[in-house]
Amino acid sequence: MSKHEGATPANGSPGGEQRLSRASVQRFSLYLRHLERWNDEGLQVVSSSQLGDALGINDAQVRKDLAYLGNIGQPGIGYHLPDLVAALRRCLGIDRPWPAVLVGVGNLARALLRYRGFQRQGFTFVALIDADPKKIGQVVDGLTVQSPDKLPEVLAKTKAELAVIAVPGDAAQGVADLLVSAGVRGILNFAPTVLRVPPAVSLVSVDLAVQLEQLAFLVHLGQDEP
Amino acid sequence: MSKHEGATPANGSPGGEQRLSRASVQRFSLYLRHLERWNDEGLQVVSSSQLGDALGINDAQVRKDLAYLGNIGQPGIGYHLPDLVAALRRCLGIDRPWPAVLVGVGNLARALLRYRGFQRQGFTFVALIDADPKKIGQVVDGLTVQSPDKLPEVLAKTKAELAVIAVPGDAAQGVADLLVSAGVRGILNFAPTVLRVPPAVSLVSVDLAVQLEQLAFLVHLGQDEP
DNA sequence: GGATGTGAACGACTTCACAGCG
DNA sequence: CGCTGTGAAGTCGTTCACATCC
Repeated sequence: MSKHEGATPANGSPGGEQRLSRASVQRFSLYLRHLERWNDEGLQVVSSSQLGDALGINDAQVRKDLAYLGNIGQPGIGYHLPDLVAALRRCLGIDRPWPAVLVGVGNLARALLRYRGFQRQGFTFVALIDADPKKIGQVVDGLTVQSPDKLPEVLAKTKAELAVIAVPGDAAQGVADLLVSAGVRGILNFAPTVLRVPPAVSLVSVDLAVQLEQLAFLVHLGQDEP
Repeated sequence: MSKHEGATPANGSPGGEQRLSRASVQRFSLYLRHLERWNDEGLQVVSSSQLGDALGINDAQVRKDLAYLGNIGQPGIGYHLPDLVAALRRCLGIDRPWPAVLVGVGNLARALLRYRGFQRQGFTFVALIDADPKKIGQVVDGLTVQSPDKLPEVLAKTKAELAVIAVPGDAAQGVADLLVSAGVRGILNFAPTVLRVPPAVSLVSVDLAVQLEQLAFLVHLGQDEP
């Protein structure tokens, strides 16, 4: 998968000085989504084992993760759901809006634009960029596609700190370089390429081909097994 | 997440009997993609450090990974590219075709259907499934959308062992159950839900919301740091 | 010299097990 | 009693360092 880390791991909470691993952060997202649903359903309290069972995660792991948020759980009772949700959102940094630009207006981009899960967590696409002259000027989901030249001014104007790259593999590094020099802070890359960005810029990659091959490998392995 | 283990490492060499970790398999895919490009460009030999540098991976790691393929490298020289590519494909199980069905015909599905990287590695979508009556009967990329009821016969007829789930979160577990009872062997899940499948079925999940939140977290962290 | 393969050290993540509190 | 928080143990994965071979 992708690596990359720029900044120093800061820490918010009082008392315990632990490290948030990448894996914990991913679990935080899973916790949050599930908890928000339970919260909407009116549930007030939840225990580490309930949450763990629902997600297929060991309960001690859940407690270790949540302990990072401060002493938020009550022994003998569990965790107060609304507090927990709020603490998770704050910790993940999604207690505020995250405007983002989307580079590469193909089918994947359309899928992302219409994916409700993003808006719900505060992510909004505020600009569309594509190098194809035939696409520039088109309006998709209320946004006008603009040329990559415009990136610096678009980022300045919209205050977007995040970008999503959804272009073909051979164009991706060029786009990334452009984004970096325009001052982007984080990139979510869907192109099938290993990107190089300076350490101050965060990078998360989702490589579809890799995931599908991983699956093929697992099935391939299990082939002759009882 | 899903597990799976079982088959013995088909390995002729005496001595070293290692296990292929999930992480190694993912790197295998990255290696393969890069090596195929170099191979097409006519390169004959490659070293672990060249490959590692290109991908941002430690060279010892590369050697450890490749050692799993048998004693394929030549000390003082490097790895013979065509052999290496062939060995990787065989090991990953993509030295043969992988027909797959795609459930949920939205924008994401269209993006996947048109993604060239899949075909190149032997993955082909042989059927489209969607529960929406308005979509059933439509033809997308040469395939007619069919009802989920048809899954058992579709899997039987097409010999597809893999399925891709690209439906909304609340429908995903139902689809997975259907696929499992229709005899699927592996599922690639894009729905924002933690799926439960029996251990004989392999599962790989790509959770877009989680990845974007991971990115937000990294940027959020780095915010006030030099 | 240059590059592989690999034990051993290291580090990261997960699970266990239990003290302590409501 | 049930449930949290956490040291300790265990497991897994990565990096180092070096013997070995071309």
